Amino acid sequence: MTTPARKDSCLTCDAKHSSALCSSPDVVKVIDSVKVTCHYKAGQTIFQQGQDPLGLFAVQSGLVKLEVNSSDGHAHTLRMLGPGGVVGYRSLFAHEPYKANAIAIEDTHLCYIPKKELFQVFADHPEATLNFMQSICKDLRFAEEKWIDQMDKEASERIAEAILFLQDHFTDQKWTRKEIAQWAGTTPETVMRTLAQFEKEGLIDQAGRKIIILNRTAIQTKAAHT
Amino acid sequence: MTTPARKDSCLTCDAKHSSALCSSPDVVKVIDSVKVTCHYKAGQTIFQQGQDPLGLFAVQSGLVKLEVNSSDGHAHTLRMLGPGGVVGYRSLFAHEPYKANAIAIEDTHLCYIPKKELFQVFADHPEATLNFMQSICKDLRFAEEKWIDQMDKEASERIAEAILFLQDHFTDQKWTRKEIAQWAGTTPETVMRTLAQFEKEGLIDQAGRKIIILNRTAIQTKAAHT
DNA sequence: TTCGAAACATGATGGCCGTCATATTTAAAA
DNA sequence: TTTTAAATATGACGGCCATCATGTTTCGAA
Repeated sequence: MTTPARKDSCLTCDAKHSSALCSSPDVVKVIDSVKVTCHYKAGQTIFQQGQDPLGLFAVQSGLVKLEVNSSDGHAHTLRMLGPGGVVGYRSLFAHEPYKANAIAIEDTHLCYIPKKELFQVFADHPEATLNFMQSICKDLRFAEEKWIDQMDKEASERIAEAILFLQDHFTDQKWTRKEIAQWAGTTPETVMRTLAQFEKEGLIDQAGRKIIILNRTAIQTKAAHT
Repeated sequence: MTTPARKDSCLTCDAKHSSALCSSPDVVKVIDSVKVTCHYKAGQTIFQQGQDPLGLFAVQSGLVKLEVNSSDGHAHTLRMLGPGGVVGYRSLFAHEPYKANAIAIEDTHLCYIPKKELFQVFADHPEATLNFMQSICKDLRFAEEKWIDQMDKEASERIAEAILFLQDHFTDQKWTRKEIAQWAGTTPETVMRTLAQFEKEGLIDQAGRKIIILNRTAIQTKAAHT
């Protein structure tokens, strides 16, 4: 934690409505009393692979990227989390050191819930545990689906899919070619060429670093693999 | 279920010691009373994508493959489960239809626990829920790691990794080139050529369909990417 | 035991796309 | 404002490996 902890109230937090953690008013009340809020500037690291998880992070506002660095130096984005997203739960529950790096993409406010207090919440609220488990299962689905997609689809299809996903989930966010590449499992050069091609076909418009989708249906068709 | 349900006792079941489901003697006792055992012959389908999960399967003996068919007709093996493994939990907990097919690779005995009874177990035994959650998190790790591996590594490296993994986890099991290919994310032809190459280098020996690893260290080096 | 499908085996071909190189533009920091 | 690193942009090259084709062998089922 790089900035002094602050105290915001869960009661006025919008993100709770979409968070797997804040499943009921009762749970929110408890979490409100045990959480610590903290702030990260764009680019700052929240945790790194190898460290031991001591608690769990919930995104209040901002954007967090979970990425791994593979042996050959390439970085891959595993998950991208906006308000309501939970970060660092996998390693915590698996009782392992972190296997990925969590990085704030933009200025981000997080809630930190210490391990001990979190497990107490689960012990007192079994339904919260099941609710969280459902969320984990969806993440597992997401991972397995993206895995298969990236194996089977061509780069242009993955890039089409990427800009659709990023657009839908993080409206108005600007992405570098590198970030899109790490999300789509390819290189910045290939993203470049593909986006240029999409633009030539009249499917998108590139206003600086912002991508405007002109023909959503066509992009979806491209993303769907033939 | 294709064969009449049988009743085996959990008390004499060896698989329980390695199962995420059977976390304590108390839980085992309850599961023993609510489970139904059933048998699948090699090649038989346990469930298919699109169906609604009504319960959960635990492998008592045998081998089960979880695979998805991607849009272009290719099949990918997501997970492989021996005794103690749990199948069908992801869709069940996510409240979704199955996204993958579960197939018995060899003659397999399964325990089936109906949805309602399973959730009752979790309600009565919070610690069993957390234990199961840990197992799911490990599966998530496995999926994300394999995903990155398959993106970054060359076919020969993935094949080296595959034969090590399959050998270590399912000793004495024989694998077809196709099964190895679907596990490693490549084609039977590439598996062929690569195994022939490994054999020429004296790293393995192919006695019919059984692969004998002669130089484990060398294979591990190959699997590790450069 | 016979038969047919599936698995094994190997060669030839071609295209996708990662890599490297280089120039320009943007944006952030000093 | 100046400076400098990062991002954008484009071209050339080449290798990995999927695909197709064809023949042989194995193995399970009738």
